[in-house]
Amino acid sequence: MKIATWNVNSLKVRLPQVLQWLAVNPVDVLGLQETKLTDDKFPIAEIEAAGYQVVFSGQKTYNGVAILSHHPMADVIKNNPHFPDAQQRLIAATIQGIRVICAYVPNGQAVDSDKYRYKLQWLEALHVWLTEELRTHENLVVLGDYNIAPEDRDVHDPVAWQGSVLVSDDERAAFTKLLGLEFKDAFRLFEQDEKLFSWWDYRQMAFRRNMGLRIDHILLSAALAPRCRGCVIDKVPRKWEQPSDHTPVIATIE
DNA sequence: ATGGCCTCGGTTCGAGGA
Repeated sequence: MKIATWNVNSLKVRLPQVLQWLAVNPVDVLGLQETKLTDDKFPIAEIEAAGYQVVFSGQKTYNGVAILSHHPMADVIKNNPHFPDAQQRLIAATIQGIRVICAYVPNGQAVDSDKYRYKLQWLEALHVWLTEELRTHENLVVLGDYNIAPEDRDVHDPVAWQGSVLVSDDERAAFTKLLGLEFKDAFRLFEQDEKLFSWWDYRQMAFRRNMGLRIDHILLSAALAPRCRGCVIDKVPRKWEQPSDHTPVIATIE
């Protein structure tokens, strides 16, 4: 079973690329973030025509998440029951005995901003919810755009980024606290080349210069991690015309 | 270098992203 995550930065703009990518990479499950569509505008027909079922939770202009699946989805939940939130950043579904949570973690904008405090509160509430979900779902995948580069090796220039949003100590501590629930970062279960990233700024020719961050992650619960056979970042869509600034991450589960 | 780019809403620019 292949499970992937991709922040598409507007599904309206990126739908052709999502369909193109799925045609070449027919993963079983694909979590999308930043769909930026209200639910009435979601392209259900196009996605179903590609052979996928889909559930989604969106809003105007910002945020928005979706799960595409080759298999039936059950027990769909939108948002964190422990964190009332006008922003649509979470959707969960059970697929083939695996609970999948698709998350778009807040960006945080700048350390010491209100958005940064919201990000930390949001992550704390996520920890509470995941603790609860693990009691009923031993096989749990939490995938998405975490907006956190967990370690310096996930940052193209750790000195330049030191202390800033996406890499700050408090954000990394929140990520580590999630791992404390015995989640494994699927990417780090395997030997990887250096300087592999999932996001590159649109500016400064950052992609061409590989000035990126690894901020999109697939976390696997303790029961699921031993079943993971690989985790890769697919840079190909980032090279396409009018790309998302993020590129897909794919985990293979036996 | 007080930035550069992209998307959206909606209007000719600001907000937000990361």
